[in-house]
Amino acid sequence: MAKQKTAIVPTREENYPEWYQQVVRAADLAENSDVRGCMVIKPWGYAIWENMQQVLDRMFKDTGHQNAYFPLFIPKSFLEKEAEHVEGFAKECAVVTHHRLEDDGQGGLKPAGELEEPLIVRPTSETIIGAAFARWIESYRDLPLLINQWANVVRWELRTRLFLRTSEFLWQEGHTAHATADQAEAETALMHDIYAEFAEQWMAMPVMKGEKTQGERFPGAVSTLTIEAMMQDRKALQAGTSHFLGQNFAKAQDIMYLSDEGKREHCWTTSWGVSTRLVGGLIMSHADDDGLVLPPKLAPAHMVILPITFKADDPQAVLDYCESLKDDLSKQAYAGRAIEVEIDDRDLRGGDKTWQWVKKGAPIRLEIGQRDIAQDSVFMARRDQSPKDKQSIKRADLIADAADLLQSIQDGLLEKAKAFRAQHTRVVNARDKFYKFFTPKQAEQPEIHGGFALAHWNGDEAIADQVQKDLGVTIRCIPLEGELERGGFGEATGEGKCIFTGEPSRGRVVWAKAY
RNA sequence: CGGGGCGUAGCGCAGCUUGGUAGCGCGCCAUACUGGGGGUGUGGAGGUCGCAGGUUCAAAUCCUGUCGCCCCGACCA
Repeated sequence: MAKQKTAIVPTREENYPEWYQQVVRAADLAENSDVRGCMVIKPWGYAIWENMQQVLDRMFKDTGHQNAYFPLFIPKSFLEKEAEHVEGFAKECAVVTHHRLEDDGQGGLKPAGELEEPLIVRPTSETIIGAAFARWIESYRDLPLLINQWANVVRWELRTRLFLRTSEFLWQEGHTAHATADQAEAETALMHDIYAEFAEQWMAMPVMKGEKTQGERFPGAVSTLTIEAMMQDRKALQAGTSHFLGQNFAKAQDIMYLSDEGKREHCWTTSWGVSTRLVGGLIMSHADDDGLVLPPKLAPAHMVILPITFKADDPQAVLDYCESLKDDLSKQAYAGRAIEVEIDDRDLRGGDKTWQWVKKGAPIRLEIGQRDIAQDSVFMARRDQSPKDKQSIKRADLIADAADLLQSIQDGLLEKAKAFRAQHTRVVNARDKFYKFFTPKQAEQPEIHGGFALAHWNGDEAIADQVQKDLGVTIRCIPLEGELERGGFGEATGEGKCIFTGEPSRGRVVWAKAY
């Protein structure tokens, strides 16, 4: 039997990285720009990010945070204040050394006006925001200080991939200061929870909540909490992090307050962020060999209407019918916003147009022609079903059931992603089985293999380093208490013995290849 | 920075070994027939072959240099 024709070539199975790039292109989400490593986010891709922003922003504000904005440039000396932080970011920063361009006499331009102190394009803003905090905070009455900023940052990555890793990316970074360690840790945990809720309830992307090992921690942090998702190539994607910074930055930057006992104390600070990388995670969680599949809650358009006007006795009547349906659907709400309907009346051939929307991942497509109008019904196709599964549905039923319909697609995506993760997560109790799990059968052209391995580890970083060297596998996180049960891996809880040394282990950690 | 590859039309590529004034597919424009799974025909627009030198009567093709990009590795949200 001939292979089913797919809208995306190659398929995931054939060449996953190439498939990813083709999905991004076919869905018209983004493209490489003229600047190395930087992307142009196109309207359909940016609209997804805007929806993410809107939901997250609401969640942040509902938990007492306020937005502010800090400079793009950071004085070099600021970045040098916290030792580990310097170490962690120094190698990947863009540096501004001049502030003017002059005619070079050969039709070109040359930098002029050297700066006294170089400016760093922010790779993250702990230091410059910390400096502001130091000015703003005087008394315990000023605490907690809960600030978030939506911004772009630059990390000069050596290898980039659209959305997943670009030299410049968009994100939000929360920065907070507290009077006690407990409060700061509670904040770190709260934001971690919010990220997990967003990933699962809005992106339909199941995540493992856990703590990073020392080797994987944010430079300068005391502890880092992370959410880790499994992509369809079974690699892990770090989708959001929340850092407890202890008093490290407060001490480096004199962020202090006067306590109610009249003593000057250092604050305890946190930072947390998610980025446009989430769009990459969304793609790799749900897209299939026909292109993008969008969870309805974040889809720029919930439904697309394709008017079938050729050969109609009265094309305008068909368009009018579509407009009226759109109006009625727009009066329905789903997940906190009006149902958004796009009418695509471009003069394109039907099949072509249909496939464009399949590739863009629109949750529901509606085809409406004269025949349907006569029966006061529409022809509906769901993106979570095969493109050929179309069904006629009464106009009134569609309007009444619209929200439920979208929710069922949303739920289905989460369930499917959970099942996929469960299928490729293994409880591993022996070193050889661990190595076998992460070794492809075809060494030349590795097939999609591996997944999450839940295995005991004695806590020795040297062993983790060796495993990374051997297999390219790292510890994604140490699951939080109760997290394995929550994910459906209850049998993996409890103490045991390190599979590499036989030494005691307090619990299994999650191992995987990572993005 | 180490290893590999590539720069020819908007995109994807062929042509280069055996030099002779540039070609294919998709896309784009017009038009006709079509039309609820990516249709077909006809007629068009569009490139001087990354850049700079050199060899030659003649260079996309040979030589030298140079710039850029991609993939694998090290580094990373």
